[in-house]
Amino acid sequence: MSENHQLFGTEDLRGKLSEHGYKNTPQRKEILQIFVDHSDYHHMSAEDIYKILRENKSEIGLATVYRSLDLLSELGILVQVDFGDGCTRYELNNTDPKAHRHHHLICIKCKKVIEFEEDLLDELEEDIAEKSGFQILNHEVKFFGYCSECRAEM
Amino acid sequence: MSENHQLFGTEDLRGKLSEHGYKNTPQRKEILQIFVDHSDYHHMSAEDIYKILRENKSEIGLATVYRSLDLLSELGILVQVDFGDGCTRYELNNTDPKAHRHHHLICIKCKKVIEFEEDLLDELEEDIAEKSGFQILNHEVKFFGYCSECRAEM
DNA sequence: TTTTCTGCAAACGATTTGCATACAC
DNA sequence: GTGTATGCAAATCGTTTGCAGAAAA
Repeated sequence: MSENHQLFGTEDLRGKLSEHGYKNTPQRKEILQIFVDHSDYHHMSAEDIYKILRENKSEIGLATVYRSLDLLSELGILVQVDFGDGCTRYELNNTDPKAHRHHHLICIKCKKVIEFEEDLLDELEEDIAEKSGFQILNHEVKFFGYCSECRAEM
Repeated sequence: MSENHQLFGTEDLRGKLSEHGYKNTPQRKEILQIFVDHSDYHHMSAEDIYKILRENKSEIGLATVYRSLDLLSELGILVQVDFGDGCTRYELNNTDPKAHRHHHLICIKCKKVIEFEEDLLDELEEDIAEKSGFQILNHEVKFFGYCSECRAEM
């Protein structure tokens, strides 16, 4: 349970928040906790989170969900993922360099999204960081094309 | 004018359209032409296109712009780019393997987007195509982090 | 002629915002 | 206490859709 994630804990959150002058509210704690508890789910949308909160009998409003997701992303605790399906999704930013990075093949015909894993970009990241002064926390790679089914129909 | 782009021409468009059972309409031609004429602009949104059409005294409606951009993307003539700023952008899919691929550094604090160029992924693409049966037409790489200015303020 | 396409306006859905209240510090 | 955060509802904005007329094939 504990060896494969240094997932974000309550204390880490408190620290990051106060470090940036934000308040440590129960809503922010609870929303982050959902990502920790559902770390198998990959990329949840604001509505997904809101639905889970409802199931948990939580009173957190949808606007707060949006505001918290924004904030947690800005702090680098979550990362945004976008499949072009019209809603932003979020996932825990696993900062472990050994962690799987999963990326996406997106079919431009049927819009199917296929996940795959790779770890090729670390070297490139270092290079960019050095040249641009950019501190990279995460990367996202998408390949666009036709999936095998759509190719068969062409 | 002609040596550095095998940009899409009227005949190419006609061919791709009829090949897929779509009609060759002046609206589609005109919208594609805007991308050819503004190939320096990189990633234009539906509204950008609509604005240019208006300046050109064209009567094409916004809904048609959206429908055409969708179609041209599905045909692999355009590709979608998404910066997480709430609107989808499009650009010509330069199929020349020697062409610059430009990718993006996105600051999670100030949302600034910085372009950079690289050509590293061709090998990876071949590998994926082989294993998955996916025909890759384009790829998109985004790095998320803090830009040098935001880092300075932290 | 037949089917697809267009333009318009209305509908939609994700996200944001204003504001009064509640809460973290 | 003081300023930030929350919850609600209304507003916003990009995008999609229904439909009747127009135009490709």
